[in-house]
Amino acid sequence: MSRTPQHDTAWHALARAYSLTRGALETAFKAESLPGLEVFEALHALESANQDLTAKALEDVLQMPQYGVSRLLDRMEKDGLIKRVAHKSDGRAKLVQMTETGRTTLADLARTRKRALADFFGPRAKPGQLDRMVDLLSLLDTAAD
Amino acid sequence: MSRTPQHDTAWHALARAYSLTRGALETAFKAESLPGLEVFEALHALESANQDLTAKALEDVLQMPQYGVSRLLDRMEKDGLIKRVAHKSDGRAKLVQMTETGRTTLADLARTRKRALADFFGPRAKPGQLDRMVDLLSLLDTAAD
DNA sequence: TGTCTGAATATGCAACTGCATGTAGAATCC
DNA sequence: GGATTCTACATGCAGTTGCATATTCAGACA
Repeated sequence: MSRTPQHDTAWHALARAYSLTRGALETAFKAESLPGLEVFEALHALESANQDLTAKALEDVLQMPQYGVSRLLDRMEKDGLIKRVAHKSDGRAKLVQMTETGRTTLADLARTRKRALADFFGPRAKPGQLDRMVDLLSLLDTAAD
Repeated sequence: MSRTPQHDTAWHALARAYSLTRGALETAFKAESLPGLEVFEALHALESANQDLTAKALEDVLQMPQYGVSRLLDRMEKDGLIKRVAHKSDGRAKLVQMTETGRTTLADLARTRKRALADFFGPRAKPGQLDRMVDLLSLLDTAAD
């Protein structure tokens, strides 16, 4: 009855692909009793930065709402993955510091994640296809030039 | 430091593209004080079926957990979009029936959604690129043949 | 310095989700 | 046809999210 093929199909394909991939990741984490994707992203951001970050900086990197970061850090702190320490020159800010537990957990998460992605993508798409997919998906990143 | 380009990049591109597109849709719905994506999917499934569906059938179509459907229907019923009526031959099942309000809301949602998708995809990708993207994303649907 | 605007973070509350379990009716099997 | 098992759906509870607002400090400025 309705006439909306193109964009409709694209959205459905995108949503389904995302759901399947994310599902594969979360399932893999859960199978090893590890924290979820968000915790990985946060720990990974901290490691990549090679320095302690403020919550605001994490907010920018993770593209997550302010209160989302605040509460994610609450949980991570409770689980001993990070510590919040005072910022030297700015009394409002807190620096997020990865703990030793955080480091080992990140290592576990990274390993599991890498394997899960390989298990998922490997049998389904060839490298060239993935490259092309990334190119096309990246078109959506910004408005037309 | 780490060596994981391929799959890692693919996952990031996928997650970002999904997030942007979904954001565009939800923003458009919100701007018109309409219900969210899930409600659209449910109403759309009911319309497409051309008949009342059981919650179980919706569960299959929407690929959503059983309790998710149950509660989605709670809200939709409270908002007058659907009614749950007894199933004639199966005392356990309930048939989900779209109301008049449901129909008009679906029309609003469909229109807004179509426009939002056009506004989003239109300036960013050409039809051929979307087609190719769909093909590639569809590779992830099932394991290798 | 006192005041005012803005930035960084936290939090109360309502809504939503996942997980496990409950309830009621159907189906099967003897 | 009565007990057992299965299926459809609902729900209590704990954890999570969105939204709005509060809190604390920085910076600018009169």
